[in-house]
Amino acid sequence: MSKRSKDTTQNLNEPAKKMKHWSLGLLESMKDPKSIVKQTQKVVVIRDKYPKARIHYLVLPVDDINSIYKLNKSHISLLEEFGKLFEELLQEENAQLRAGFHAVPSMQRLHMHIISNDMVSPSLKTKVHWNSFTTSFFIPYRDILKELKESGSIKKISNDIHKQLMMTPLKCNQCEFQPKNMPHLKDHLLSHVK
DNA sequence: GTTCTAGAAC
DNA sequence: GTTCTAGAAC
Repeated sequence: MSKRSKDTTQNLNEPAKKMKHWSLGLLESMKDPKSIVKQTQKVVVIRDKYPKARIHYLVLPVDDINSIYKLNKSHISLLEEFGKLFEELLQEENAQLRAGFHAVPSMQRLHMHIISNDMVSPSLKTKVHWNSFTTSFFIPYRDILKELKESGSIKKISNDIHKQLMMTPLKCNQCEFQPKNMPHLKDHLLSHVK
């Protein structure tokens, strides 16, 4: 077997698991009762399958809206419902939570992250994970709502800016500490936990 | 988005 | 020698 090829020979007894493309995974999670936290006529709240903090939810529309870049003024009330669900969770959870969107999402279906500030989680592994939530790559809910109301659409960031944000040196989100690498950052984050 | 792992960094 | 990161995945 060559070094990078995974052995794909499986139990031939089992039916072949036809993997849908990974970017469609949220559509599956939205339908999975085990992952659903809240549900209204237009919105579903699920637990992130790979949480990057102790609390990490996703808020998604039932309607087929791919991303923030498909939003227009007709979606303002939908987004305001996102905000209502955020406020509900703020009251329910004993933690500081932020709500926002990634500037360049990887997964299909519009999704708003609701995530706690601790950033303590086994699924937080890479610099890209970190910078996706702690740089301006993470666009706060309020900013998206404001831009939608003022411009009627959301402007994309350039590939250069995207690249630069991902290359941002590691820095703690709760103090000025600049860790050498991810393991050091993760150790440090534990020191902020009550 | 995750997993895996070669090769860089230490 | 071990830890850590970064790029391929058909």
